Amino acid sequence: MIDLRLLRDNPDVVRASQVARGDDPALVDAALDADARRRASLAEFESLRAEQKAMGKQVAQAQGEEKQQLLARTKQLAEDVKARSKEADEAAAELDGVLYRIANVVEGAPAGGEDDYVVLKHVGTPRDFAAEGFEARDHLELGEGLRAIDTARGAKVSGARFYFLTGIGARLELALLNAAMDQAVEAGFTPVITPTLVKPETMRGTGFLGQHADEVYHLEKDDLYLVGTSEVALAGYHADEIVDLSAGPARYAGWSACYRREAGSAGRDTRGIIRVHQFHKVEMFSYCRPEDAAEEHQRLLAWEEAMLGKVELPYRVIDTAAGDLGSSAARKFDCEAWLPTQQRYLELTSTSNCTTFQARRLGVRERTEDGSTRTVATLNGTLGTTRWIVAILENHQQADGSVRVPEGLRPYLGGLEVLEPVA
RNA sequence: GGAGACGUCGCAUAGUCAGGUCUAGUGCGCCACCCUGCUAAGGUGGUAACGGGGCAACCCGUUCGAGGGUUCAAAUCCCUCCGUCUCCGCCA
Repeated sequence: MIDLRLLRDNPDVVRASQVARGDDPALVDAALDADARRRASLAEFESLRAEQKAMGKQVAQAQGEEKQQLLARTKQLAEDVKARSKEADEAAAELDGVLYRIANVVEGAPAGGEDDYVVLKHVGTPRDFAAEGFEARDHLELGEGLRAIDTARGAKVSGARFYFLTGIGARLELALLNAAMDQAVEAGFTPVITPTLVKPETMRGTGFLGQHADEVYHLEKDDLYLVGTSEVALAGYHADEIVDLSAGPARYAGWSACYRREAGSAGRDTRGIIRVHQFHKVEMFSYCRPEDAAEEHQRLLAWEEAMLGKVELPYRVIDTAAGDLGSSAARKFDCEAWLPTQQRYLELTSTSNCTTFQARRLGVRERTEDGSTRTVATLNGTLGTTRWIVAILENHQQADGSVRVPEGLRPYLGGLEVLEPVA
């Protein structure tokens, strides 16, 4: 949720942000209007309520005839209070409804849509398989040869976009995620294994029930949502709390299964495990002071790049355009690894600066020096996912279908240097 | 799954049976000041969040797990839900 005060004081900033995202700037005026009406009805309710409370005391002290007269008057007053209260509640609900539809204010992201990202840099060089004298196999072919990935049985058991990781495939995922977890712990993150089912208010607070609501699995019987990332649980972790950030940002590394319906992506990335309904992820999550958020964002990006360095992948970093940001994000950097068989870049990490947007909805605050409270900023970033296996297999494959293990992962695979195809 | 107890302003607790004097008492902790040549002890005052109004001091409202209801009036009575604990059952 955006800051209501910002909306009142600088509506143009919010309008401009809406335009940059390709969202409706008129929502700003709808919110301002609803806010004005809410405040008016609230003031009426409050003065009536104050009167009612004052008369309540008189009633308590009065006797006999006088009491009867007072009761007659307070009855009418009670009705009025009830009516005004309802009005004020409705106005507040209306304001809330509009506010929830306004996305976070963009900060520094390029204007435009999905294709208007800015490439910040390239790291590493894609291999030239033609020069090496063989044609690159795609990750599924490699994975099947290694007996590491089994999508046929995934489909048999659970349907399309499900898979089994078997043998070295299972070990490779564990190695990758353990390496990510270890790096996070070394950097001072608190490792956390999170719930993957969350309550509606938690899911709503993180902003995933906006335009991406279709992406989220919902268990109707229990009214619980399956998370698409541990970011959801980690954002909710300190909900309605006053956190102490005096010693610096509070950093958590979440490990969880992630569930995504992939609604609307029918036909895209249908082969292999690029786009699946369930995967695992290690996610960095940081609570920090609003003025430190941009700097923290750069740190998260640097940690992502450090991890990509450990698995020795060529990648580029992009600054996502405003129209392609999630509703909670003010800015987002993605790291995309080169995918040889598709001659394109594939998103492996994504780090978002949500400024105070998530924390405001979730009620995460800090104590300031003057004793008051204020909303903190939240940020998140990927440190490893199942999808990384795709890029690792393709980029480190050898002519015979074996795959070289990047040095950063060897300690997690008992020193294994090469993954060999199973005859 | 069954039975019971409980959920109060950082922590602990009073208040709930008999609705109004609760603008929620007390202890601990914390903060400021006083006293004390240091420390300990003592004294005084202050110690929630959110929202509305005001330049401000301040005033008003909301919140006693959450949401409904009864009533002129709810921490207190009724209903629903959530959570914690104890016992029983069942199952890893």
